[in-house]
Amino acid sequence: MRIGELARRVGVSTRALRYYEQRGLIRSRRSANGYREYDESDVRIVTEIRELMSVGFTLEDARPFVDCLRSGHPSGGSCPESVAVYRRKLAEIDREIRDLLARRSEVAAQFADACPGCLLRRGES
Amino acid sequence: MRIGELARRVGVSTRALRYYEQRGLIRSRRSANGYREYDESDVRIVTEIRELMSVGFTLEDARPFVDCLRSGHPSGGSCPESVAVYRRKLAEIDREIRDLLARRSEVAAQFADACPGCLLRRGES
DNA sequence: CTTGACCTTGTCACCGGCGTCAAGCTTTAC
DNA sequence: GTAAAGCTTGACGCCGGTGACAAGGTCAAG
Repeated sequence: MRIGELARRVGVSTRALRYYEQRGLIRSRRSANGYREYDESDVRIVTEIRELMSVGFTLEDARPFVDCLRSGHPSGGSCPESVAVYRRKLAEIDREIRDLLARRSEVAAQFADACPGCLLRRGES
Repeated sequence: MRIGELARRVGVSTRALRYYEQRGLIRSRRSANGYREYDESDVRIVTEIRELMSVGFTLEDARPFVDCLRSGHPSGGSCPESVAVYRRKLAEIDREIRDLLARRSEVAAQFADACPGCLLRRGES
């Protein structure tokens, strides 16, 4: 299939697909006229990329998953490199949550300091 | 005082101060040679900006606080506009925390799905 | 007079993931 | 035959908050 069909099937722009190719995440054969040609395995790969991105992974994060799929694994997340990324992302998210909680209380403290009573009226902690 | 001294006193780069001026957050008189001139009130304003930024406010978020200080209030956070920003930021942070928690469980679920047993060994929830 | 510290404006670069246009080719449908 | 749709590469723009550099003007000390 050509780029437009792949884009439609996965629900992504052709621009994004060309970008993924430029970053080396997907590949394409070229037909005689220069058009990119894809097959079913590319649908799988791009779907995996989008799933990962939908939960906050970057394209680089997705790379090991793509490699894992290409090497024949039925799941992109079962290779050691992918597992390492999973663990790293979980740790990252945990850190971000901790940072946000800390920031929240700092903001609430500044708020309470600058405007005593403002928070209480809303029942904030 | 000139820009270098203000920068040193608040602990911010001169580049940042010029940027704040360009964005209309601080102002400066110019001495005969074209140098920017500041006074104590500017120290207060820039300090307020940095405090807000340190807890994740953008420059635009800081604008009402600066206006509040300029209008003579002893605290930048006591004006209605500032209070609105505080509330908005708290709501924003709360939303981000919720999103992160949701993402965390999605990642954990994908992980568990792709690599059964990987998470359990770490005692993750 | 010169050095060096300080000031000026202006510009490019960064990071991620594209959107969007430009200018031109191919293919398909009528 | 032609218009529309689809494809190609290339390049700029965005967002925020600077860092870093260029190419100069200014001022005090030696």
